Amino acid sequence: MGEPPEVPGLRLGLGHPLPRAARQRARHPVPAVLPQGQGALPEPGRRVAGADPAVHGRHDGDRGGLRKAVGPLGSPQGLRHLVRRDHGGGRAAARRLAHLEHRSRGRSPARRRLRGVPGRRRGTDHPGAPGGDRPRQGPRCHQHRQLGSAGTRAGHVGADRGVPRRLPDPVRGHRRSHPARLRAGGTDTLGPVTVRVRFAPSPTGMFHVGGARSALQNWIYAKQHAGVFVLRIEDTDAARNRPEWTEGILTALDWIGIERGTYEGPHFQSANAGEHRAAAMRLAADGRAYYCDCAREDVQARTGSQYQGYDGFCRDRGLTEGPGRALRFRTPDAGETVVVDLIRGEPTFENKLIEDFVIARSDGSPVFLLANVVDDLTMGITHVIRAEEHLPNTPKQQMLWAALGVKPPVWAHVPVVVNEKRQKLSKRRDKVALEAYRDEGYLADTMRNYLMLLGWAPSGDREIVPWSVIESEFRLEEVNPSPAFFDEKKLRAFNGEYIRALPVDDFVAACQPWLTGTATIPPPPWEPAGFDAEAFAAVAPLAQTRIAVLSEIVPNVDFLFLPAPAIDEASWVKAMKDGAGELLDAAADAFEALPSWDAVSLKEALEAVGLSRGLKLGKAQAPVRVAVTGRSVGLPLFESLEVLGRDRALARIRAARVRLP
RNA sequence: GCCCUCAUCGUCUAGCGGCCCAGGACGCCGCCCUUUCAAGGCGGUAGCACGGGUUCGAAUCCCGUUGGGGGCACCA
Repeated sequence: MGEPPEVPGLRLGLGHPLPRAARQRARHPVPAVLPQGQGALPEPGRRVAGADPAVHGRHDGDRGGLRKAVGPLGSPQGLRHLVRRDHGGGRAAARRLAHLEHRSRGRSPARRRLRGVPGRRRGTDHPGAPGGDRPRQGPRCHQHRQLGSAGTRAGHVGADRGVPRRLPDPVRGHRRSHPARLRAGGTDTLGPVTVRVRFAPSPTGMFHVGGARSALQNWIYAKQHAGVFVLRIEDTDAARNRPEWTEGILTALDWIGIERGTYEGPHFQSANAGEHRAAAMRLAADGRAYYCDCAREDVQARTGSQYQGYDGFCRDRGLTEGPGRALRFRTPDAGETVVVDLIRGEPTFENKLIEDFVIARSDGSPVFLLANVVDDLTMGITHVIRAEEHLPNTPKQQMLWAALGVKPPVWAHVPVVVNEKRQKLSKRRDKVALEAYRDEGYLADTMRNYLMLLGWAPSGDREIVPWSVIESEFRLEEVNPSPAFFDEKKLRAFNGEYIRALPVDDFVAACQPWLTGTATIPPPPWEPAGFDAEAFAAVAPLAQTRIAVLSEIVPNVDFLFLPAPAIDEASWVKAMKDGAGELLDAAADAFEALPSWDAVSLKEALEAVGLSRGLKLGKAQAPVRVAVTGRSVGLPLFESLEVLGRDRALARIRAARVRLP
C-alpha cells in the first residue's frame, strides 16, 4: 500500500501534519517512489515503483487476487482499475512544491505533512498492481466489497476520480490553525468517499481504559471527517467470551459519550464466520495459502528455536485440506512491506522475515489475523486506528488485504498506555477497568478529557477543556508516538476540578449513586431511612471542594445520617487529650444556652469557650469535631453542627464526654 | 535471539533551526488565607539520555550509542 492520498482524509490534505516520527523520514531520501505517469517532480534518487525489482518479488499471486476481485464485474471496471493506478504522485509533488514555496515564506509545518502522504517506496503489498496502486475506493462501497464481489468497487472509481482534487493548502497544515482545518475537514470530504473507522474490542474482560482511549480517538476521527464509527465485537474466542462483557463494552462506551444508536453496530464477528471461511478457501484456491501439517515441535526441531518462525516446510508439498492441517499464508520471499501509518510514518518490514503464518487452524477456523482483515474489508473500513501492539501484525494483515484484492486501509498505531513501571497496562496487574474508575466516582467528562490528554494536548497551555474543544482540536497525527503513563494522581486532580466546576444541583445529583448504592457501588453505612436529602443539599456545597472522587462524599456526610458518629480511633486519640472532657462540658453548656442555633453563633460560643482556657479556635474545635462527626477532618464544624441540629449535636457531645475521664 | 518502535522536568505535555540559560499541568516543598481538611492565591523544585555530525546558530535536522516499549502462537 502506500497511497494514503487516496483516502479521503489524507488525500485532501486536511491539514494532517506529518506525524512527528515520520517527519524525519519524509525529509530524507527514503527514496520515495513516485508513482509513475505522474509528471511528478523528477527528483533525483527517486525510484519508480514499477522499476523497483523488489516489488516484483513474488507477485504473480497478486494478479490473481485482483482478477478475482474484479472478475465478477467484468473487465471494464477492472481495466479502469489498472489504468488508474498510479497517481497521487502528482499530488505529492505539488504538495512538495507548495511546501517549498510556503517554506520560503516562513515557518512551515508542511514538512510534517510531507511524510506519510505521498508515495510509498515499494512494497509487495499491492494487490494486482506491482508498484501500482489502485485508487482507494470509497468506503461507501463497502456493501459491494464483499469478498468475491469486490469488483464492484470499481464501479466507484469513476466517481472517485471525478472528485476535484484539491491541493493541500500549506497554511492549513499548521497545527494551531485548526478552525480552518476542521471546517475544511467537514466539507472537503466529498464525493462517495466516507471515512469509516472501527473499534473492535473482544469481550474478554472488563472494559479497559486503553480501549476507551482508542474508541474515543476513533470516534473523534470519524466525527472530524464526517465519517462513520463502527463497533464490532470480536467474539470469536468463545472460550473467553462472556455476554456480560459485551454488555459491559456497550455500557462503558455509553458512559464516555459513545452512545448506542449513534454509531454503526454492534456487529458481531462471529456472525461473519462464513466470510472468514470463504476468504481462507479463496486464498487456498488462489495458491496464496497452502496446507501444512507441521506440529509446533516439528518446526522447532528443524529450526532449533521457538523464535525462528515457520520454515516453509510444507510450502511445496501440495497438501490438500484435511484433518490436522492448518492453512498458511504464503508470504513473499523478497521485497518489503511498507505500512503507512498516520502516527508512525512508514514502518517497513522485510518480507523475507515474515513467516508463512497460519490463517486457518486445522479445524478450519480462521484466526484473528484473517478474520480481522476480512471484517474490516467487508465493512469498508478505511482507517484502522488501534493500539501499537498491533503494529507487528500489520504487514501480515496488509498482505492479506492485498491477496484478497483490496487496497489496505490507512493505519494509525497509537502508542500503548503504560503503568508506573512503563509496561503496557494489563488487566491482571493494573487497575484498568473503566468501570472501576466510574464506580469510584470519576466523572465521565474527566475520564475522556484525561484519556485524550495521554499523548496529546490542546492548544494554548490548556489541559482541562470542554469536550467540544477536544473534538475540534484533536489531531490523530499529532499523537505523541511514545507510550504514556496512566497517572491516577493527575486523573484525581482533574476530577477534583471537574467536580468543583459542577453547579451544586448537578453535584448533588452526581452524588446519588454513592448515597444509595447501586448494583456495582456499595451502599452507604447508614440506613436509607436515615438519609435526609435536605440536610445533604445544605452541606453539599461544602463537600464539593473537598472531594476528588465522588465516592469520598460518603465519609464526609455520614455523620448526618448515622444514628451515632462512626468514631475513628486515631482521630479520637489525637483530639481527646487532657482537658478535652472539660472543654466538651463547657462547649455543650455554651451551645445549649444559645438562643439561635446557627453557625455564626456556634462559632462565637466555642471561640469564647476556647478563649477562656487559652485555646485558639483551631484547637478548641477538635474535640467537638470528633465527638460530633467521629473524625478530626471534615466539613466545616459549625455549619455541620447547624445542619445536624441542636438535639443530636448536644447529645453527641455529651455522649463523648461520658467516655472521657 | 529476531523484527518493529520510542526518547523534553518524577509524570502528561508545549516546542517544528534563532522568540528557549526550554513554557504549562499533575506531584512534591514553602508561604498566605483559614474553624479541621480542602479549595483558592503566591513562590519554589525538577528536564532537552549520551556521543558525533550539519549549520553563523540545534531541544529542534542527520548518524551512532545507550536505554525503554511492543511483538515474535493452529490467542485476540
